[in-house]
Order: sequence, then structure tokens, then C-alpha cells
Amino acid sequence: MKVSEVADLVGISVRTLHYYDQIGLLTPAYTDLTGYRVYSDQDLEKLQQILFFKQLDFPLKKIKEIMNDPDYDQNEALEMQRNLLLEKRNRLDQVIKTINKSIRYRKGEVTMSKKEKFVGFDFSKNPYKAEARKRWGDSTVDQTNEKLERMNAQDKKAFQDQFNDIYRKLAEIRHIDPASEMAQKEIKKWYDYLNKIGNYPPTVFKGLGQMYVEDERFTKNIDQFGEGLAEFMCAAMEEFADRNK
Amino acid sequence: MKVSEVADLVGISVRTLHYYDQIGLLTPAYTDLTGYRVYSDQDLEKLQQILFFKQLDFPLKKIKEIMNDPDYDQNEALEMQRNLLLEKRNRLDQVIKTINKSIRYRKGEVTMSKKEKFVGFDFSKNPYKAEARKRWGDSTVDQTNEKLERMNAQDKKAFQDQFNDIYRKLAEIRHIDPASEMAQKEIKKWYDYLNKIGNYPPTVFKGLGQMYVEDERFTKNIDQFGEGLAEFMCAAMEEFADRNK
DNA sequence: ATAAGCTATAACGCAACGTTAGAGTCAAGA
DNA sequence: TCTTGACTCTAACGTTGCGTTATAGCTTAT
Repeated sequence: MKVSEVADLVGISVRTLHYYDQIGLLTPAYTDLTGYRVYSDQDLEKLQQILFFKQLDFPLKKIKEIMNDPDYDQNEALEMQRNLLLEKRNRLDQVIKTINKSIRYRKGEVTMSKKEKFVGFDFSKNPYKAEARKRWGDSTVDQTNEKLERMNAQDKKAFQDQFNDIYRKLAEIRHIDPASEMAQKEIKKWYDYLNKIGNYPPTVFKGLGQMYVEDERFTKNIDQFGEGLAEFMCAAMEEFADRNK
Repeated sequence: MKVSEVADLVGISVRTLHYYDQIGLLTPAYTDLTGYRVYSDQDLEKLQQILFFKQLDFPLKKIKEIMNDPDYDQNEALEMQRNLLLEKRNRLDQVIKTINKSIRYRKGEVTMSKKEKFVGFDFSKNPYKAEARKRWGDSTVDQTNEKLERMNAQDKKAFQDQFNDIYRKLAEIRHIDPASEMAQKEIKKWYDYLNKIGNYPPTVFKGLGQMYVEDERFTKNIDQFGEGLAEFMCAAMEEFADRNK
């Protein structure tokens, strides 16, 4: 298929296809001798994937990165995208609720607090930041916290002390090579700690590490122990996961 | 309220508020003597409106234009936004259906045509292009066409001849002043023609005119009678509406 | 009074295309 | 066969909606 055929089929512009080719996101199957782009059915499949991601406001760079990952599995991706889309619809429902209430508010039928008027918008929580959480299942730090809350006071304290110890030590050595034995030994403690509470196989552990630097909320929290700690941990965790997979 | 208070409340950045001020989309109630922006509760209401529009992918320019219109009615706007949001949710549901089917397709459970794989995306139909259609109710040219189809052949031909006459004449004079008596006389014929078929009060008539230049599909069709005709008609229709409201 | 945290303007940066501009290609009809 | 209109290419600049420094004034607490 030629450019405009594809463009018409999926409802995007020719320029968009040119651009995707240019940035290496979607290279046509081949170009004929006159330089015309020719797309295969496989290319269409890939394009469909891309558009799903776009619906979820993933930046093109991220999309490329994700789809180039040797571990990329289309079935897994489809499942993930479905979840994210459902999440997106929930947010949309929130916005619709807000607007419904706003209409009634204008009629004087109900009251609305300032906060309420903006429920559902939530521009800060880009769906793609929740990606890691979804992609790596539900084993997030948040869950860890939940579990901690269900423990008794004594155990809780013990765990929190451990937590602090681990972080403080990591903060101390945060300027050395993350792949060094020293760093790996300490990061293993973090790995073991997590696995006392939940189930974190190496791949999940690695994904968690990436979240530390990609989600500012985590970065901030972690960097309270020392600036750059999140980045250091991310690198160390990646190395650890690669060694132990 | 100061900038960051507003920003925190609604979940947008300070820079965004600065920018909205800069382009005159949302000017704070006043600035104190040191130059600090101070937002009122009314400003918050307006900001809410803006964010609703943004959810619908209206460009900021459009939002500004719409909200600056002296005819702008917040209640009407809220109703419209609600409709558009519902529409958006329907499209999202379509995408979700498509992805569900894609998952089953990958498992070999069902077949999918090429077109089917892209149902719901439809980037060409930006919601804001449907704006006019929604805003001015359901009295669109499309409806006109529908009505025409339900007429018998004779009447139909008579109407189409009339239609052609009107357009040809308008095309002939399309370089004169749209506000001139000549132009206004001819555009009145178009107005009367439409009102024989449907119900087009002046405001609707005006909106229709704008659609001629904003929706390329209309522009193309109309300009077949002569390049620039759509623009000419739009101007004439606006003038006509202003005189007859 | 000095630091920490807020505010301001100004200016550059950036993604994801849209929009010309200039030139080659292809399909169909006169 | 020639031409004409529709399609294609690359190249390059323009646009939107901010993010991101950088520099400087303000405000509040210690």
C-alpha cells in the first residue's frame, strides 16, 4: 500500500507517516525504485499498535523505545493498552460527572467545593506514568505501604528501621559505580527486603527501579536520603536484575 | 489566590497560568502592586470551562474565541461540552472494542478486516470540527440532504435547480463586497431556500456560514462553484445574520 | 538580616506534526 | 504520444502549548 492509501484507511495524514518514517518509528516494508514508500500488512499492524499508544498519550519516543525492546510482546502490550484505556474511560467518566454536577450547580441545585470543580482533569497523572505500575503487574511500592499498614506496631517499626538502614547506606555510597560489588551487595538487601513483603522477580525489580527516576513522586521521596539516590538505585537495580535473571 | 495555589488546586503548572495570561485566555482578576497575579473565584470558574474545552482538544485560540463571543452562554457551553464528552466516550468505547477484538484476533478466534483494525481512532474528525454541528443543534446541511432524499423526483429536481441557480449567482459576484446590497440580496435567497427545507434562524445561519470555511469538506464542495466562494458566503451570511437578528 | 521559598519577566527549547515549495512519477484521456 | 491532473518525494520553515533555565525582586521565619 502507498502512503495515501494507508493514510486514508487509518485516518491520519501523509505527513504523519512521513514523520514516523523519519524518526524511525514506522519504516515502510520497502521503498520502490522511484522512492515511493510501500507499506505491508505487518506495517499496518504496527501502526495500529502505535495508535493505541498514542490514544494513551505516550510520547512517540516512548512508543519507539517500548516497541524496540527485545522483550516487547504484542499480546502483553495489547492487554496493557486495554487496561490503560479502561482507566482512561474512568477518568473521562469522572470529568462527565463533574460537568453534570457543574450544570446542576449553575442552576443552584447543589453546592460545589473548589476542589470538586476540577475532579477528573488530573493532567499531572499522565497515563503513561502509570505504565510501569501496570506493565509490571500490581507489585508497586504503594502495595508495599499497604501491607505495612496491616502489620502490628512492633513488626512495622522493625521493618521501617530496616528500610531506613538500607536507604541510608545506599545514600552513603551513591557516588560509586552501581555495578560494583559494594553497590550490588547493598542493592541486594533492598531486593531481599522487598521480597520479604511481596513478590518481586528481577524483571519487576528492574521496572521498579526505572519508575524511581521516571515518576517524580518517587524521585522526590527517595532523593530525600541524598540527591541522586534514585538514579543510583535505578542503575544498580538494573544491573542486579540483569545478573540475576 | 496566587498562582501556585491555583495551580495546585486544579493540577496544572504555574507556567500554564502564565501562558494563559500571556495569550489573554485567562487574565487574573488583578495584579497587586508588586506584580503578583491574584485570581478570583470567577477566574476559577472560567478556568474550569477552559479545561473542559481542553479535554475536548479544542485549540486554545478557539477556546479564547468562543469564550470571548458576546453571545457566549456558559450554560449552553456546559451542555455542549457534556454532549461532546459523551461523544468522546463513545469513541473511546469504540477503541476499546477494537482492542478487544484485536486481542481475540491475535489468538485466531476471529477475523478482522483492515478497516476494522482502526475503528474508533478517527483523528481526522477532531471533536472541535463537530462543534458547529453540535452547537447549532441538528440543523446541518447533512440534514438538508436527508430531507431532499425523502422528496419525490420532481420536487427534488426543482429544489436542486434552485440550489444550483443560487450558487452560480453567488459564485459570479463572489468578488464584490459581501456586505453590499447585491450580495445581501443573493444571500437572502440562500437563507430563504434553507428555510423552506428546515429551520434556520439567523444565529444558526451564521454558524453554518462559519462551518463553510472551517470544515474543509464543505469548503471543497462549495468552492467547486468558484474558488473563494465559501469564504465569500461565510462573510455574507455573517453580515446577513447580524442585520436580521 | 539572612536564608528559604515564592513571584516576575525573558528567552530558548521541544514534540508532533502542518504547511508551503520545488521537482519527479504515474494513469488516463484527447 | 502527449499532456494533464493526481500522487509522490525531500527539504525546510512555521505553529501550538507549554517545559525549562536564568536572572531578579518579594516575603516570611528564624
